[in-house]
Amino acid sequence: MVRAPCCAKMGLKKGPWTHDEDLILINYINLHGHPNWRALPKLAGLLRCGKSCRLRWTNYLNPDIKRGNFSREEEEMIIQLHSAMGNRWSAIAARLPGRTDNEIKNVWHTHLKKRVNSNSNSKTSESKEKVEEIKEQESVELSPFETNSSTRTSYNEIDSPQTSSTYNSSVTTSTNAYDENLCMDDMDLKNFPGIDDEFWSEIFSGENSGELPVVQENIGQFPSGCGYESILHDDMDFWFNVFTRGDELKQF
DNA sequence: AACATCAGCAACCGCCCCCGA
DNA sequence: CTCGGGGGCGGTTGCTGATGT
Repeated sequence: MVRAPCCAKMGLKKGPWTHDEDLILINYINLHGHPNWRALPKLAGLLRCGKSCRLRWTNYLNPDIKRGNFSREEEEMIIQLHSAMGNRWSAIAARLPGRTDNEIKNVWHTHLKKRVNSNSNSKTSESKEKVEEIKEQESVELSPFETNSSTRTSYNEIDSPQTSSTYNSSVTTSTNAYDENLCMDDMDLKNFPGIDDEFWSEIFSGENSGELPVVQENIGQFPSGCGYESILHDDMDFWFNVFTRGDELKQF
């Protein structure tokens, strides 16, 4: 069975995400969670495939993500985990709070692989011990019913609760909580520590004011409290219109 | 200053697994 | 039990900025 690529639909945008798209995605997920990634872009008014949205969220927009350079400790951790687990990036990411599998994969290929290769001959007994320790932990964590070929999912379920996927699932499962309880306190920018201040300042500064009229006009109302939700619904209407009009245009 | 090369990283692609109908 | 949809994972690509010539 061969499934068509998720972006095979004509008219879906590919490539780098814009600030506007990021904002739409963040707004939508904060309001509704992401119970269904495939349906999300259409509901949110994005001309993207669901997969692309999921990737953008988990690798970049998720507030749990710690951005910036990897510390020496983190790098050492990755090296040790990699020697114990191999290329199981999601499993490695699960042990590094705030880091995504994609990010770790990139760091590995760009920095750490070379370093490990150059140090491969001079591996200390200490580091070997740590690798063995991790391997041991692995075998303990895996349930007795699971073999070494256990699925990725089962591994991740056992793994650290601090992962970004945990956040994702909490958003997904607590959609109602978001809908019912969302107010400015929840939407405080402090809840997005992982995203650069620059990112927010660019969005909120009015730099895109011409492109995002509705959003920009209402930004100033955020501190007033729970009016935010209705504002965002208005935004959704706006973008939904954009999207549906886009559909109309495609017919020509 | 202009061009070439390299490095870093965001994003895409295709495959696999899980789960519900 | 089977099938298909959805989500997740790892590998790879390609763009962009930095550095070297």
